[in-house]
Amino acid sequence: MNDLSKPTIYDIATKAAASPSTVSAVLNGSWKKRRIGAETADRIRQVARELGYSANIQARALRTTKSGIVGMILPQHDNSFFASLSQAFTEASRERGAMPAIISTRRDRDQEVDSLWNLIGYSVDALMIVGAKAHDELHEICRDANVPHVFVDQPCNAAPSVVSDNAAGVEELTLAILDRAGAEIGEEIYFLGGDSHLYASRKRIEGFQAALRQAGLPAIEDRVLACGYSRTASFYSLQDLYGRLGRLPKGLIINSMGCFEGTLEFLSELPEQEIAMCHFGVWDYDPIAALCRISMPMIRQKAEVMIRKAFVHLDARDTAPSLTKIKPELILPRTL
Amino acid sequence: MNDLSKPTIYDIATKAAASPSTVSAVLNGSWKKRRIGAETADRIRQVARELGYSANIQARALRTTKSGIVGMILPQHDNSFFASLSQAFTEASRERGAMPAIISTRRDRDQEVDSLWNLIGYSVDALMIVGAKAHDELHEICRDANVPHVFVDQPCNAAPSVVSDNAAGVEELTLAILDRAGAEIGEEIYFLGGDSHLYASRKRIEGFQAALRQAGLPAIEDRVLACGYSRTASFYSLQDLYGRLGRLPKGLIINSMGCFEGTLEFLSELPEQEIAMCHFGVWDYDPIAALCRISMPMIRQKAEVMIRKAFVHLDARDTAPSLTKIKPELILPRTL
DNA sequence: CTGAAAGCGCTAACAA
DNA sequence: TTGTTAGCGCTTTCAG
Repeated sequence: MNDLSKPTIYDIATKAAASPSTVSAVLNGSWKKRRIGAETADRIRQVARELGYSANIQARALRTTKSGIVGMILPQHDNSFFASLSQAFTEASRERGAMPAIISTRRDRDQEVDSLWNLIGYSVDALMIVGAKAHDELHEICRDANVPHVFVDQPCNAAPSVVSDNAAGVEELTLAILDRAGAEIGEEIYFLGGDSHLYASRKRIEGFQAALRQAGLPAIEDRVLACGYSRTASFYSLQDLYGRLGRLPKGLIINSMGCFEGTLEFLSELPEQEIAMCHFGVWDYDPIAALCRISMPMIRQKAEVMIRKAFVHLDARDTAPSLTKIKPELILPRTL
Repeated sequence: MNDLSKPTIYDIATKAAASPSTVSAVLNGSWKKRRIGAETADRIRQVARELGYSANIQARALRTTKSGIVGMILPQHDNSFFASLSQAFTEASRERGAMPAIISTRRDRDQEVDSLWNLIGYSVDALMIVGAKAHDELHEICRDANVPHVFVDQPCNAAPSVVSDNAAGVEELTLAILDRAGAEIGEEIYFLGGDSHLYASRKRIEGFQAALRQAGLPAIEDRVLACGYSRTASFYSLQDLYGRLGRLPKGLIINSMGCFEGTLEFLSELPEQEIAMCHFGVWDYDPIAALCRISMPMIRQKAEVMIRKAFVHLDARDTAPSLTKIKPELILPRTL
């Protein structure tokens, strides 16, 4: 064994006076069938520990055509819903003894397809596809490559899919608002945000309209402001509505945290009592979006700068100790 | 070539009437040195496309001892700072043509070590270790296994590390508070949250005290409430302080969003004018933590349930189309 | 300019 | 109960 490289089963075999196959059997738990002597097994495990052995999974994968990798393709990490999915996925993978490979693809078709091919190159054992744009194409590639796969959030109608019950959720939310607001709300309730080309948005809008119907209100089309998921779009959309009405509506269902940010941004310019006249409901949960009307400075750490710096070290094969400090940014409040 | 399994360079070689080595050279860009005929190259690429070829990266890795995988070990995905790191890491990996493997380990020593061995088994080319508890041990393992690695957030003093400038950041934050509050604040400013066993917390506390010193205030020890990073701990810690003072302090620096949640939770029981008497500052940024004092219901999608369901499909090797809907949870506001 | 052949570390028949 | 051996798909000398 070369000092620089990892020990192999052959190294162990020689040191433990056994054969490679015995070592292999002992070390990968597949030794039920082989009925190996307890002493031999112990001896082998002992040597393995001494040598700091860990199996070369690539080699095993090549042999068995099972990589032990489970993949997940998702739009972004920095979104609390997707982040929860990643977290849960990682834990589930661990329970199964598999290694998670989570790739975010920015809702970009090409990145989705590229990443999929990449994962196939690694012979992923299974794949979870979250919120994908190119769902059909991804499905076909998986099918042809024989990769078990399942869609989450954005379903594919040619494969197993798991989604939130968007319609029922929004319906319940809308009814709760109507209930709290009472008769005063009249017909003046709006739905803000989302993209009607996307499955989830469409379903949520359906739920919104179902609730109106159920409350005996007319499902007027222009009560839906599907301006997209971005913060700025919903800011302007709400601003526009405010302009048309001359004030806030009586009720507002907001589709996603991003849109809620835009909403808050717009509200921040309004007097308290005006805000109190409107009943809000939001799709998506955020612990901070609780009671918070405090003006304060905040610190934002520079994630990308730090990563960039870190990669410089990796690229340079740096091995010497060092400590790079990145100054975080001070974000002052709108002096209000 | 077996219909069920991926095509290999041998399949291409036969179809293109060339040798495996030529195919290999053409397909992996290493054909500068080989001076291959343009027609042969084209022919090979053509066949490869027809067959839907994608290289078996495991095999290549076995041969070259370079897996193309870059690993990242981090505490959790569902935290906005870590999520930003993951996102940035993924993008940086893509630029380098590498495949990111991001493993979250819940700040658990054993999980950290396990995951590291796992990654080593996959012959990771490089590793980024974020916020690790067992930093020294991880470093030693990496060193012995010859894996280039770098620490982020929690430094290791025996390897390259990148961290935020915790002290400078908190110092600036604290001074901003003192500045805004003016003389009235007296000595009544507190630091809430964090774990003084952790590098980052210690540095932030240092920054806090440096600011006090600079402002000519005594750095009284018990102004630091290092109750940990959890929401509930900071809730109780603040509750306790409130009890002792009979009211809120004049200034409060809050160490992390989790602690800010606890703070908000406590504040929600206080009258508006009391809250207005205290000046707040928070380490970590959250867009929602802007101006928000609206009581409203919210929807929380059931991430774990969905993942569990999805894995049932994977486990069962399901391939038939289906659509499982998981009802999200309606979270009603504290009726206030 | 191209092909033959060895071998990366492991598993799984098949022998012994 | 254990050892021998033939590959998994790819890269890479070394010959042609």
